[in-house]
Amino acid sequence: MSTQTPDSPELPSFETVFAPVRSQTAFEETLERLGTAIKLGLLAPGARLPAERELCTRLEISRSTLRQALTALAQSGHLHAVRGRGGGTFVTERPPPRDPPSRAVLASWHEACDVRLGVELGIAALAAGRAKDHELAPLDELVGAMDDMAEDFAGYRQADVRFHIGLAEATHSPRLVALATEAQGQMTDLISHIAHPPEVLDHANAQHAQLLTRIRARDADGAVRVMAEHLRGTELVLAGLLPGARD
Amino acid sequence: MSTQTPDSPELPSFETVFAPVRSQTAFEETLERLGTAIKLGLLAPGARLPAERELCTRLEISRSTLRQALTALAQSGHLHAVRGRGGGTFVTERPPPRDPPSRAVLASWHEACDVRLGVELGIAALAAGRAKDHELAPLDELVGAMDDMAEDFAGYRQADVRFHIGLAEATHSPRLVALATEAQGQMTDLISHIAHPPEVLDHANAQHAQLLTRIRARDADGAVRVMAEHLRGTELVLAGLLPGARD
DNA sequence: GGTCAATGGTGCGCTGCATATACCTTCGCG
DNA sequence: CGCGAAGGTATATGCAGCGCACCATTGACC
Repeated sequence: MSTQTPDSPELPSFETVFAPVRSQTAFEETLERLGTAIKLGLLAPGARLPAERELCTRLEISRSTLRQALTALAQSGHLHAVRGRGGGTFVTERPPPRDPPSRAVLASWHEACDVRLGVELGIAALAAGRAKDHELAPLDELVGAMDDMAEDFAGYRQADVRFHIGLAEATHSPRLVALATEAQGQMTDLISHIAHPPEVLDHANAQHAQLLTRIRARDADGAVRVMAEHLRGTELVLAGLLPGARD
Repeated sequence: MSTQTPDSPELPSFETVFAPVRSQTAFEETLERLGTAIKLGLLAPGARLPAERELCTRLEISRSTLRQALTALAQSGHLHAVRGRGGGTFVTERPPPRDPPSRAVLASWHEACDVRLGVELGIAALAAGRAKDHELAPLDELVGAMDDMAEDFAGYRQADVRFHIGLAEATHSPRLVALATEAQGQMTDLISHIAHPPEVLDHANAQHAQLLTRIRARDADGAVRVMAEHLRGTELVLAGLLPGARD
């Protein structure tokens, strides 16, 4: 009786509650986790992964499942395995060319930006309250490094990712670190095929510096404001180059 | 070679990349989705759920899996089923007593607050830019209703939930709505067993009103600031009453 | 008052993911 | 030169999820 007649306009909350439930398999999640870690440079080229038998324990999955993911990443050229004692699974030195963003990613890029906004604003606010000096020092170095990389987008982007994830770590909230990592992964998918003029990168990096200043001053509101502006920058670039601008 | 020696202190990012992979089953996710929707009042007492055969289509799961969840919720007293034509599955009129927060929830309440902070800050910022008048009007009514409910925490809380979720809907970002719903669910688990003096609720509701004012003025920074303060209020209450304060 | 259709309730077999376990192959280090 | 650490392979088992067919109940409609 209280359900609407079929095809009637439904309360928006109903759409959310009754939206499709799709559970990722362990294989899929593992593949994505390792894949983005490599693409983001969290696992540097040449780095050696823990041994399979150890890794599957950490991930709390079976070795067979882990190997499915490793094999897939090896075939796509992101990993290569070396047998025998002293061997292991290594990240490829020269990363394979990135795929252009899939249709699905392009369709929902606005959503991805929205979530990232939330995550990063929360990180800015919390980091301002909780960051310790020794956690901020490495971020200074990254800002310095990015200053010299305005011509090298790949290098810049990698430092950028480390900066944002490092900031997330300064909140001491593992969940936020995970969300930030995921968000950065999606952003990288979107922006890695886009031209970034040095002026834009310099401006963005100036905001990184401002952000650190606000955080050191324990100025949460200021940090959030700078972060919001920082993200708006990226979003404007995307809005100009990708389809489906909302307003 | 670039892996650390065993048991050496590892880079924090490694902890995130190699954190356990645990995929929720479809049954678990369904149970949680429906359960929190009921507990949050998104599915009002007495409301009728869509027929099983339709619901399992929407959720994109099999009827067997759906029924596992429905059966569990029926046994816990949240739902009751009526057979025959014109029957269906209904939300219990008098909700069963809430369980006290589980140990796991209590252990990670700080994390939950952190994520909620991010989500809600993002919502505040985006709603200020995107909310339409007709989406804000119902929120005015909720604020008015909450004004009269400072003595009735259950009623107040339900309006509160609707307010925050309504705000999320004003961002037009389904993903944010889902995250907000999840966050509200976790908050409800935490605060429903806590005494809330009327003054606290009145103060919180005044912030709701301010929030709407800022949003109408398209003042994103202001909205974010009010929201941050609003959430800090809840967090302070929790910090005083729950174990494991961080700093 | 009888029929029928919409609803929840039940059972069964199939498929595929994930696990656990054991064993093989390679190859550097001592 | 052999031990041990690493990747590579094979197989059996469990179980979640699916799809389907069918039963039982009961109000609505003629």
